Amino acid sequence: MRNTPARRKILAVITNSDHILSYPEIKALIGEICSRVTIYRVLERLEQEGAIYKVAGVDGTFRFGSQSPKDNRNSYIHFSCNACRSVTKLNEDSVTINGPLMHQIHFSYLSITGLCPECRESQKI
Amino acid sequence: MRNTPARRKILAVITNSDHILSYPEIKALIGEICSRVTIYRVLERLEQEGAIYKVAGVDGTFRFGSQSPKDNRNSYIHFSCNACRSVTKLNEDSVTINGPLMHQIHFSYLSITGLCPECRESQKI
DNA sequence: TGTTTTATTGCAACATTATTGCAAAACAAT
DNA sequence: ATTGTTTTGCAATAATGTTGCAATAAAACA
Repeated sequence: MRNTPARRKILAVITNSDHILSYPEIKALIGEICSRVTIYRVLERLEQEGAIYKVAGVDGTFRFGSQSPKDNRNSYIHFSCNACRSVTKLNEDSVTINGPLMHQIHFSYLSITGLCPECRESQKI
Repeated sequence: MRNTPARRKILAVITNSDHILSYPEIKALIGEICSRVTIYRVLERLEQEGAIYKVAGVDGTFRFGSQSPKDNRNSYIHFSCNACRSVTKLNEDSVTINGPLMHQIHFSYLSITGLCPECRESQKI
């Protein structure tokens, strides 16, 4: 595990962002310091280390957010804007379905991933 | 809006499924009745009609589920299995975070889409 | 029922996002 | 400095989804 310039820069922009970043956003933020492929590979390594997490946005492309490797959080709340496509992190307190909302909700999607009863039974993973 | 064989069959398999379907699943279920492109185009039309809805799964590929065009539901609960990749529809009662779960939760992701305050203000959509 | 109109389909090509093989380069340790 | 290993870049490939255009088929109507 080497602390290369690409790794440092990519982790920095993800850590310092207030929202989870898409590949194009990361590329724009780090500048021309490495190739396209390297970005993807660094992201893959950072995810395996547990330094970042990866989720699919509403448009089907992946977003990357920072997390502490020690922090085994397994739940995240994000707001995706249908207009500007930004994805913002929210804390639990900011979600009040029936309260007065600053956000206008078009669609909400709660995706819980893990093992379904059958797969849990057969311990495939 | 024409009721073609492809449209009938595709809508039927989505309507009769207990989980939201990926493109490969739809293709397998309808058989060799039409081309790859037609499936995508029928899905696009059905979504515009409001007969089905489309969401990105955890792997970034889209899933399609049936809904009534009159039914303006804006919230869905799905369970994605990390092992078999199936996505199952859940009703509200089946989600009890701290209760005894049949499902083993690895990761949950609540994505709320719509308009963020800035975009709502400028009425971009 | 035959004709017309228009939506739909198929083909081929293209677009986007992401991944892989492999040799070269960079890093870390001795 | 030399060695061993990780990381990078290039080029190619994969997977998923989209588009242009001519041919076809559904619906409407005479």
